[in-house]
Amino acid sequence: MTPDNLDRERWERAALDALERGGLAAVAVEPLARALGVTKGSFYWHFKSRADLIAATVARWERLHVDGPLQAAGAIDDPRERLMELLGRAGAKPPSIFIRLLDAVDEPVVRAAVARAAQERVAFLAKAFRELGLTPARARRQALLAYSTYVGRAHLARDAPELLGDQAALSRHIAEQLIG
Amino acid sequence: MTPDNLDRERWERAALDALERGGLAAVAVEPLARALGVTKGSFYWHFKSRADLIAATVARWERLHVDGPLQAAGAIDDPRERLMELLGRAGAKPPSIFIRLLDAVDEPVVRAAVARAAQERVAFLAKAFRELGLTPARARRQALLAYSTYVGRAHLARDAPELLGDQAALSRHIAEQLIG
DNA sequence: CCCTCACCATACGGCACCGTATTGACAGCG
DNA sequence: CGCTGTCAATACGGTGCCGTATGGTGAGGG
Repeated sequence: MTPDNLDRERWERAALDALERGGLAAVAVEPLARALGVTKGSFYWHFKSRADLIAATVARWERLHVDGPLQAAGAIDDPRERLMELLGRAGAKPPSIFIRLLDAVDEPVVRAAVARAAQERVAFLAKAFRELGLTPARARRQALLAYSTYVGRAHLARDAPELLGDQAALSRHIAEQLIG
Repeated sequence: MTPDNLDRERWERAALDALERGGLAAVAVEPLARALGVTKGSFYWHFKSRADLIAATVARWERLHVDGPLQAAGAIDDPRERLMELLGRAGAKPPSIFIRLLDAVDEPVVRAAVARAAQERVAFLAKAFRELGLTPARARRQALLAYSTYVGRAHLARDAPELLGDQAALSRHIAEQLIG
C-alpha cells in the first residue's frame, strides 16, 4: 500500500494548469505528456483513461477553489465583512479556471461540479444576507443577483478586460449596490 | 453576378443552429453536411474554409442578436422603460447562443465579436443610466454591473437552472435593485 | 544473484475531422 | 445540339488525438 502517488499528483497539477491556460481540450493525454517530458505510457499507468484525469482535475478544482474559500470566509463572523471578502476577492483575481470550466459544461462531470459550486455559493451568500436582516426569499434573490455579477465579471475580465477600467472603483460600486 | 446565395444561406442557418446546440465544435463541415443531407463538396463550393463559415456565423449572430435588439430598444424614449425592456428580456429567454460563443473565445473571430458586443451593450446601458440622472462615471459602473448580471444569469440559466426558481420574481428583484 | 514489480517507452490501430482533387449532373444559351 | 458555368458527390491524403499491447529498465527483496 502507501502509494505515494507523487507522479500521479504531478499529472494532476499539470492538468489543472493546462485547464486554466487552454481549456478542457488542453487536458489531453499526449500534449500533457509532451509538456511533462514523458510519454503516454506513464499516463495510462496512473490513470484509467482521459475521463479519469478529467474527473480528478475537476475534483481538485472543487476542493481548492470552491470549498476552500467558502470555509475560509465562513470563519468571518460579521456577515457584511464576509460578503465584502467574497465579492471583493472576485474583483482582485479573476478566476479564469472557473470560466474554463463553464466553457466545458458539455462534459457531464464538469456540469455537475459547476452546478454544485453554484448551489453551494448561492446558499452561502443567501445565509449571509439573511444574517443582514433580509427575509429568506429576498436574501435568496439577492444572493442570486450577487452570484450573477460574480460570473459576469469573471467573463468580462477575460473577454473584454479593457471595458472594466478601474477595478477597485467598480468593486466598491458593486459592494455598495448589493450590500448597501 | 447576382449570386442568389440561397444555399449558402442554408449552410449559415444550419451553422447557427448547430452553434446553439453543440457549441462551436459543432460548426464543423462534415457533421453539418450530414445534417443537411449533402456532402462536403457543396460546402467547399460556397465557403473558402471552415474559418470562413465561422466568421459568417459570428457575423450573423452579431446582426441578429446584438445590433438588432439594441436598435429595437433604442426606439423606446423613456430610459427606465428601455432598461426594463433589456433586463426583462434577459430573464425571459436565456440567450444560449451567446453562452456558446463565450465558450469559444479562444477563436479570435469569436473573441472579437464578443468583446464588441460587450462594448456596445455596456455603452448603450450607460447612456440609459445617464439619462436617468446618474453621473457619467457612476452610470458606466452601473452599466457594467447590469451587464455582469446579464451574463451571469445566462450562465445560471444554462448550467444550474434549478437554482433560479421563480424567474419573474427574480427579474423584478433585479430591476428594482439596479434601476431603482 | 536473480526476480519481481513499479514505472515508463515504443509502436500500433482506430476515429473524426479538415481540405483538395477529380469527376459528374444539369440548366441556359448560342 | 453542344458548350459553359454552377453546383454537388466521391475519393483521397493529412493531422491530432485516444487507447492498447508489448517491450524495456532499474531498485529492492529473497
